[in-house]
Amino acid sequence: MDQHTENHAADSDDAPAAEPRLLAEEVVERLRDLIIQGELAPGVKLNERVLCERLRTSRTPVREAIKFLASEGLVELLPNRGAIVTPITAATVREMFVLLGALEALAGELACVNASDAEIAEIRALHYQMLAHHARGELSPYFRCNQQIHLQLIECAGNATLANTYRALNGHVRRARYMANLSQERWDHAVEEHQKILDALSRREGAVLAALLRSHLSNKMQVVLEALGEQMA
Amino acid sequence: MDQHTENHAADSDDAPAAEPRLLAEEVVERLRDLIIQGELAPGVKLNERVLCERLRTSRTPVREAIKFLASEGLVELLPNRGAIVTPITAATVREMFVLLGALEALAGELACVNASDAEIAEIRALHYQMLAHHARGELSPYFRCNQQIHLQLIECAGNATLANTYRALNGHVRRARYMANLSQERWDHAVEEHQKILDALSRREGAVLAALLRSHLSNKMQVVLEALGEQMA
DNA sequence: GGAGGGTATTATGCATACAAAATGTCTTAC
DNA sequence: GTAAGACATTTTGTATGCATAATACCCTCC
Repeated sequence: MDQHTENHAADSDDAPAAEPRLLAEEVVERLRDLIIQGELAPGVKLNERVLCERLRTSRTPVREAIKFLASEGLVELLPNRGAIVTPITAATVREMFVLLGALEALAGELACVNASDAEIAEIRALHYQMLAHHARGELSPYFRCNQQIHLQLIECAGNATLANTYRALNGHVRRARYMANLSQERWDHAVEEHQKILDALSRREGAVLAALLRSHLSNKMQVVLEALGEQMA
Repeated sequence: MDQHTENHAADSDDAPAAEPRLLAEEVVERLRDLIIQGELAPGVKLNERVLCERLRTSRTPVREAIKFLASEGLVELLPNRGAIVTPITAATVREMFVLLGALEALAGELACVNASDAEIAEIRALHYQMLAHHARGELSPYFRCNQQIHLQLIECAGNATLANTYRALNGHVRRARYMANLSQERWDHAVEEHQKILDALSRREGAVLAALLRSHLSNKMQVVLEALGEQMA
């Protein structure tokens, strides 16, 4: 309610009808963040009463949010026993990265056709920003930049359905990535890959870009799986 | 409540711990079917009171189901104005088929590696069943068989995450396909494509199968788009 | 006669109350 | 001492109530 005023200030920009925020939606986003950032760890039970107190709301929005996130796959419903944060297994991580690889490859191909020069320039800018973080050894900002690059790439594929699907899946694996501790060697290698990716995109070589992205994702998968305590080919 | 007894009868089959059906889940499935089969047409408003009467329940499960389906993308939430069945546009149909193409291509590649001979045999059986329906001009059973083949193919890729993603997207496009009226020529062509698909799968030629599936999906898209009253390349 | 505004009605959003299932605890019997 | 059962507590699932936003309707004014 207190934030209402500032919202209005932002609304008067150019949006004709300001969207009224739904409490359930806020709870969805807050819960999602808690889950993705691992504050609600995989496997933990979601106690409605506790969440209500934490989020300062009643059970109805919380329950609706849980149903929403269940559809998204971030939580699992146990009939008459509530819900838990979806556990992370090596198997599901592998599945997701395979899928993400295919999605990014598709996005890459589409981006080579549909991206505007301005969009590619934006990715290049993010890339150099990322290089800076890499040079300074700033891991967390590096990850943020990295994420933004991938999201921007998806975005400029010009396929909103693809983007939505990607985002949902990406949220899942980001949970796992919070555990991953990158070695310097792997980190350097990832940056090299990103350089090649940027080059292929700049030249709009769709097939090459697709292959690079698939391989890049595969390497990311290795890192995450090793962090999960299990490695395989 | 009256249905409770019959449910129990079914439970005693062989399942060790019969899962207690949740009312909200039943509503999800019932609503989803109504939407996919077009009984709740794209764009129509979901009136909670009406749905409650129709599904013989209170607003709570209905609202939770709507949130669930919103996450799935089948309904759109309009804050303070309820929800509508997500409208179908040529643009989103195109997006979804492009994505489905990539997913099926991936599934095809994986299936060529992971599918058991028994699974492929099952697909072959479904294929011949489909040929029979085609020969008799039975459109609706043909579609069912066709769906089963594609689902089975996805299934034997051995990637549950991929399967889930596919199912959700497939539900969306099936809404549109209910409008599509297949010409005999296109129908014949689709059957030919399926023959090639089966052959490639039998020979476990992943790359070939992937390409075939992509092209098959692209053709399906044409049919649906034309039925939507708009054609484009 | 049409447009604008104000009121009445309806529908949604959130909170809460009630019922049933699950869980935990304590007692008792062996 | 342990296991089984009954009871108490907690938690979930569903229904309902209340407040507010949106809609529809009607009346007035131009």
